[in-house]
Amino acid sequence: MTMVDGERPPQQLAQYSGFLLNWVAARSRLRFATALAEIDLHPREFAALNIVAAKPGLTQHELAAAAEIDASTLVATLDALEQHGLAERRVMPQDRRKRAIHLTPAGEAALRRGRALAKRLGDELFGTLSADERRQFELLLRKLAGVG
Amino acid sequence: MTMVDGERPPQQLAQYSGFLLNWVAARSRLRFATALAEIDLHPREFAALNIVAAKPGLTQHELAAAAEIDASTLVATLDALEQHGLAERRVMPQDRRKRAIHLTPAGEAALRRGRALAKRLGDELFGTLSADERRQFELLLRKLAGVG
DNA sequence: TATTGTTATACTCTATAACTATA
DNA sequence: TATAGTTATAGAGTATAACAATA
Repeated sequence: MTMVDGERPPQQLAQYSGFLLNWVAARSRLRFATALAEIDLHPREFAALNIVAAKPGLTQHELAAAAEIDASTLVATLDALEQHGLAERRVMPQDRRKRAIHLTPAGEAALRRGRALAKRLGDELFGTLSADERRQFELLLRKLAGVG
Repeated sequence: MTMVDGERPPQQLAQYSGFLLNWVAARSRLRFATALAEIDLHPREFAALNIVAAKPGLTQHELAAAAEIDASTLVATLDALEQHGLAERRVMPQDRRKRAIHLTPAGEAALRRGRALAKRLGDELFGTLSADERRQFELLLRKLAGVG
């Protein structure tokens, strides 16, 4: 039994908005991870692909900071991406301690597949809301996150 | 560096509503856990207190099911609650394998403190929203969770 | 000396399976 | 045999600290 297997949140805890927020988030995270696994991608790898695509040539420290994870945590993620031929570490000639991270064409294709999946899962997540309600929810979510 | 230390979510990932949902949820969870720790309570303990208060005398299996956690996971939570004098296991005479879980007066007091904290943290979480927006967000959250 | 990336390690969380005591 | 609770254990996830290479 996993914590997010339930179809409905525990009744006595659902009164807490913070709990409900975490319950809905955990369920959506699990579903997304499950869907990503079908295309051999881990959520961390998908996150890294997104950031590297936006800023090719980042160093590992810069990538870790952009992803808000520890640099040591990033190592295994990049190992996996390289093993699957989705990204490359390139030693920088001007400072041979640093490695610039780039996507391969296969990495860009994987990113596109992941994005299509994210769109599909987003539609599923918000399936019970009207288009208006979804826009409203996403707007408020951005306010809560201090974004845009 | 923790995953949720950032003041703002990673820019390249904030476009995904699912990511944003998880980011906001993780931040609120961390803050709540930190606040609860100041009154010597763990989020799992607070969850158990809530359910037992609503349904005194539940068996451990029933409590685990109500909390949507595994029965084995519950053991340590109840151990901690008992050690702090907040809850009791009472062997049931009609079936000595079962233990009925009850709160102590101290447990009810701890629950009240936790609830006050949850209210305060909820107000902080939604501090950037108007009262109307907060109601709207909570309504949509319940729709997403399939509640009420 | 300081920094980059890496490795080793430890800690938290939680599930699975084996165990015990009762039924 | 089956069930309630417990214990042992294993896996995922992620941070901290020590390390090697380079500056």
